[in-house]
Amino acid sequence: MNIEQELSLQIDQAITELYGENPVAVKLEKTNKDFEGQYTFVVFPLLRISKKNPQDTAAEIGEKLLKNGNPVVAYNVIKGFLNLSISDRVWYDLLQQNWYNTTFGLKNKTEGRVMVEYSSPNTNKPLHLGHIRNNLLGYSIAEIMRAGGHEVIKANLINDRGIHICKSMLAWQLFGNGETPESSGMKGDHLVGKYYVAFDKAYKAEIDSLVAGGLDKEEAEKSAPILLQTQEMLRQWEAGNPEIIKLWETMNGWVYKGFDHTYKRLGVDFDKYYYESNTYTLGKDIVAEGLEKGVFYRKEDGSVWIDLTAEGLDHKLVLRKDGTSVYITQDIGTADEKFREFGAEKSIYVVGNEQDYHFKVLFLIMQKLGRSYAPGMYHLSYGMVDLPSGKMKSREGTVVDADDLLKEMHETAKAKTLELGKTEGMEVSELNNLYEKLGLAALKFFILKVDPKKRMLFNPQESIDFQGDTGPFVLYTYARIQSMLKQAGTDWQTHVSEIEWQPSEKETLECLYGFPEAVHNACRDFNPAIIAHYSLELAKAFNRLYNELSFLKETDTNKRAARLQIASFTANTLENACRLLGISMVERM
RNA sequence: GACCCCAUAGCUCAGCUGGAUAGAGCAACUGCCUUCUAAGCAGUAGGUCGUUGGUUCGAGUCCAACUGGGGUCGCCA
Repeated sequence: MNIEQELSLQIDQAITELYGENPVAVKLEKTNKDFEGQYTFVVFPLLRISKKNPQDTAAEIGEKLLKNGNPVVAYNVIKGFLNLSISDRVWYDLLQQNWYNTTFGLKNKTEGRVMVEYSSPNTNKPLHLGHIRNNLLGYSIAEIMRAGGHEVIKANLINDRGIHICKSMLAWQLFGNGETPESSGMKGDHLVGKYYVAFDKAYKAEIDSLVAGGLDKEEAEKSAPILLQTQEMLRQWEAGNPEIIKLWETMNGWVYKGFDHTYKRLGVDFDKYYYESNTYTLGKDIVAEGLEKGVFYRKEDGSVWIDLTAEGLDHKLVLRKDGTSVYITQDIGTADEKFREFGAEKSIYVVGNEQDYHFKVLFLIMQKLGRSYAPGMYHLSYGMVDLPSGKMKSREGTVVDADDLLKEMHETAKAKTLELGKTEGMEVSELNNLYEKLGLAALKFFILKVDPKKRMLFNPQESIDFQGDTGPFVLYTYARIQSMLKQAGTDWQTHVSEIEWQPSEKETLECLYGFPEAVHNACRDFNPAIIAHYSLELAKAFNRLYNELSFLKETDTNKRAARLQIASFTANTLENACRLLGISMVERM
């Protein structure tokens, strides 16, 4: 039982003894910084049954708790707020039990299987900053679910077919002169992306000349020859034209090689890949099943629909009149497929908020079809990353390219490190490793500290910070501890006797105590930002302690050992928190 | 037009699901390195929590309307 539970129980008993039946669940809060105590109980809701003023009510309860003696050692009352001070013993026990614990706050596998689908790129262009947000969120939420005791399967559903893929292919055929990643020295995904942009340019030029020839714009957009060519290419691709398929395989191969490189550098990975070229036929049999069950209905033209007006939504097409699938048909089929293969009780889709409606519909459909896993489906909907100029558009080349940004972060980290000049004697490979980790930490933290559902602004003119509430700040705190522990010998790794804590020590221990709860909340809300903010709080608390009290120079050996144990405990916990964010530590910086 | 998100310091963000005097970081200003890593610490200044009502002991938080920003309403994915 943790402290909150113990306190709640005691308060509940006190209320029952004083006033009879307690009608409301006890809710504890953390005491504000300006007041004495660690936990606060608000008594206003009790006034009706206590029939006394707030002060007296709070005092009566406080008195009862104090008499219990454990864990409350003092209380004070301000208006209707009962502030409780917890025994130093609690923090002492916490430290004794966990200063060496490298898995503090991480649960064992007890919670069932979860699938996290994220990344889901198109194979016609390289990854950009929007994809980075998706990948970092997906990876982090997978780690967080794992820390919450779940077994996690990471999946990537690759969008490798469709008209947009044909655009890159056609442009390459028309303008490419046989160019390959090898011949051009370009990364495969960038090469293919180049032709996606080239297509758009050619397409717009054709539209312009058609409009100049007297066609109206809408007409021109539909009848541009290059567009008709891509549509023909798609038909041939689907008909199995071996030449087209070969081209598709070749160009997709280039893209995958490029993606692998970027994924690796970002530090994300997957247990399972799905390809839309394989899954796009799935779901048709389920549509038939739904027709039989009366979940769907067929129109005269043969198309199949679902009526969601009772749920406040609209009618939605699930199968075209020619019997071919649409986007949601595939997702229906893939959901079943995933469950058949992995039996995950929860399935998290990390997809941008522009698809909120789509997933609302999808989950409703699976529910109406009676799928047991439907209640466990969750759309982790995140906001777009905007530039000061507005939305990023690959076609128009107004994107922050993922590879460019990663490179830039590395360079900035390098410049910053050299400026500070604290890395004397480090090998070149070691240094490069350090720059890379620092750059990634800055980038990942920058993105993950923001609530996923909020859209965020990225200004390429201003580089991402390395000071203040940042990844490097957390790494710095860790490196500082490591440096200290390296000089500390081993005699502190022993049993310390109970001591009276200084305020900054107590604050750090309190903060450490909160890590399991932070993990729990992050898990509950599917929100890595909770972990990011936690790690900042812990790092700040420790740095305050570091500046206020001595560690290595403390002459009282018992205090010295206790403090170094706090340092070790903090380092372990920072490392665990960072792991949940996909950030790896540095021993020196 | 309908529906869904968002709005807190000059900027970027917190605010633990209704509690005390709304908090951090950046930018600005002031201190602290002959002492365990100054990518740090302490401090000053900066706010009508978009607006107006409502709910109650209490509202940044819940409800309604409005304003502004974004998104979705394809037999595209």
